Amino acid sequence: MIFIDIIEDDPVVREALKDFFDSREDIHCSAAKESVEAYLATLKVENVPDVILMDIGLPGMSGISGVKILKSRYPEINIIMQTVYHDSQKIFQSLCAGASGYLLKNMPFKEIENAVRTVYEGGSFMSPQIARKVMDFFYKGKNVAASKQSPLSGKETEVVHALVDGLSYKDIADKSFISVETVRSHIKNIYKKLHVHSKAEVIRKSLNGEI
Amino acid sequence: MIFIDIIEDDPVVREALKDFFDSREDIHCSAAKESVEAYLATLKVENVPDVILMDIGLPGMSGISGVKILKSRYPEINIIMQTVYHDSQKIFQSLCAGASGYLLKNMPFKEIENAVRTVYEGGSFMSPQIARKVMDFFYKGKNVAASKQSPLSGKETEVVHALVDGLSYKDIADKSFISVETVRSHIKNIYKKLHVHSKAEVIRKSLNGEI
DNA sequence: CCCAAAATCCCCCAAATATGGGATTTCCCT
DNA sequence: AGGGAAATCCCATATTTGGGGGATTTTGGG
Repeated sequence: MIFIDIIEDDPVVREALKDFFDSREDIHCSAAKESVEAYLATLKVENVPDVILMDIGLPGMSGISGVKILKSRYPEINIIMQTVYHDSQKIFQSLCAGASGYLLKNMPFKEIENAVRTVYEGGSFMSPQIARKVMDFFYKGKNVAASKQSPLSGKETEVVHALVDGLSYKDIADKSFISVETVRSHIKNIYKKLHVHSKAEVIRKSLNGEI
Repeated sequence: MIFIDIIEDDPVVREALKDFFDSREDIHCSAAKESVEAYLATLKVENVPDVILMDIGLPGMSGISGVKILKSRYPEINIIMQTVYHDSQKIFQSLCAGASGYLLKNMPFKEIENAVRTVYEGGSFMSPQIARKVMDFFYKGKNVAASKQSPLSGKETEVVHALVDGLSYKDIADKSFISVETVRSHIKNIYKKLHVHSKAEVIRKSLNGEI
């Protein structure tokens, strides 16, 4: 018997899912709540499920924060995200939080069931588009320099790396044997090319592999 | 029509796969070779397939090396690894090389077909055990950082995220409905706790998962 | 109840940064 | 040979940041 709980704020979707799971002979849905808070208020050690189907956009705490809390309290629990979000930030935040599955909404119930069984059996399931983003993460992370041409010149790139290292303009000047005014000019050009207005933005783009 | 090629050293498996794909009305297998070298010798721009099903353990060049060569020459090509290997190194080497799918051997042909269609349509497919390893990579990678407990309080963490987003002290104050002086105090505390002296260092620590 | 941490805010000064303008020289490609 | 980009440097002003000091109130755990 697979025990599954649901955290989904849309009541129509929530009830439909619960009815579907309860119609399976070997799956039982014990709880279906509209928020992480409401769910946590009812959850006890003796009723921890095998799998949780979790939305991300919820009233109050987000599903991702919910994953963190639930995984910290019950590390063996399997949580499947079910959401409309395609954006990489949500995907990777979910994975980093400990999600074992990531489904995009509008999947047929049969496939959701398949994902639940897969996760219950120790595997993971990602919707194909999600899987593609995850795989691209590995590939593009490896080939950022080759794939996406940086608009910065060699000296500008050098200055960016120095900024990332936390060096001040004066430090960069000393290190590169150029004047502080030259560093300032390079930084002006960098900001212009990247369409940013602060070194924080430059550092983030660099560390995220965007330049 | 989906064009697929096969690189598999076991002749029995290779022929069986080719026969299966050719039995599909809308899939055509143009080439089935026993090694990357043999395959590359016949491959021309005009017969580049949509998808390649690639073993990893091959005579001569490994499938992973083959992925690198093929992706560098034909970046849009989709390559699905099909192998017995469960070990993480092979998995991540394949992903970093640019594979779009990773199947474990002994999958039913029907599911292999499903994976081929998924990849052809722009998604990715991983066998559930592989997907689990990939997701664990993200979670456990995060846990290395999480095991090193962040010394920052909730508000301090909020300020760090705002810094990473490129916000100025004034912006942070406005967004959090606190005064600029409060933001300054938080930042002083953050620098003290993290033993740094610039926001650049804070941002780098944050993006590298060190806090 | 007490204590420590968190959260809040204030003041001051020096240094750094952001942004605006300008300039010359060198290098490389057409 | 010419043009454009890169690399170099200068000046000015306004704003932000870093670091020093201080303070009070709230919160939560022992």
